[in-house]
Amino acid sequence: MAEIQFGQIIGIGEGQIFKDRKALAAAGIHRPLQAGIDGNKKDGSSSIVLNGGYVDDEDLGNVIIYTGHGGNDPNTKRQVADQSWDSSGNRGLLISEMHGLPVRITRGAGHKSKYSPSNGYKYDGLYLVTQHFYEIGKDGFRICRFRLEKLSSISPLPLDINESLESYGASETSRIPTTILRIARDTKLSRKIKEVYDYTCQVCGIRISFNGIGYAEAAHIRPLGNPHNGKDLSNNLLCLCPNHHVMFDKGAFTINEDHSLSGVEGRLFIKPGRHAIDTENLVYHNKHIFNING
DNA sequence: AACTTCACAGGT
DNA sequence: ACCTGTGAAGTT
Repeated sequence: MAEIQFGQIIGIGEGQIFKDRKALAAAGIHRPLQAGIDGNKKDGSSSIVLNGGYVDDEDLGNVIIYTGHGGNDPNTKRQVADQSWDSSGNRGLLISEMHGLPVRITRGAGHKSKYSPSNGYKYDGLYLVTQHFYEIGKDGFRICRFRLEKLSSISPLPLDINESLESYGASETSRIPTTILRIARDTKLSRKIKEVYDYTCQVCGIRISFNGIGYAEAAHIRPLGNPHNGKDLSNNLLCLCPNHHVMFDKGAFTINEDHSLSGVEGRLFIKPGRHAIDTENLVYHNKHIFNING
């Protein structure tokens, strides 16, 4: 059993067509030959297929409302039982949502929408799981649902706001900015630092979770890129809750060399032996980012 | 080793 | 188009 692979598969481009599920699996896009979700309870889910298997699925292009596994009669394709968050694929999608992992999307010809191919299976790139919710489906049983949004469509620049809301399938105006803010790009390093702290904020100790799956953000102390040119190293990273991430980035508080805090109460928690911070990065934040006027 | 799964081919 | 049976790969 090959380890589950997240993100882009080298050599496979968006729009590429595969003859059948066997070809999809051989390409490394989606390993199971029947299951719609490729994932497990520990690492998350890395890929889904839309092929008309579940009556409640909605495909809006850049936004997909996907139905989890379970309770489905494969002959009638109708729901005959309640679904649960604990089946492997569903829990995997929750992990992908909470940890910001990308999910590959493939549309099959069996799924009738204007985005599906006329035959075979079409790989359509990377999406993020941005919401999960529970509702009663068309057949009267509770279903686990996931909202997925195409990664390239989550633009940091607001397009024409009136038009973009419609095309995103979003009705609440506050959604887009929050999504952009919260979804930090997942890298090996950011995942590692979050795992070291088990998704617990180093400033306030809060651990945001759903069904035990934690949510946290990896924050750079000295920002990356121009003009700060901080380094993407663990000695320049913190594991924070969203509030303290924003507060830190905006200079509402800072961390002193002795790890005491200015601007908020308390003291930075550091896991002994598992994480070390470069003091120079703290000095930089203190000097250039922290609001000296309080 | 059993179980689940948004396949697939072959029949009518 | 509908119903079968057979199936492989991954997870637990």
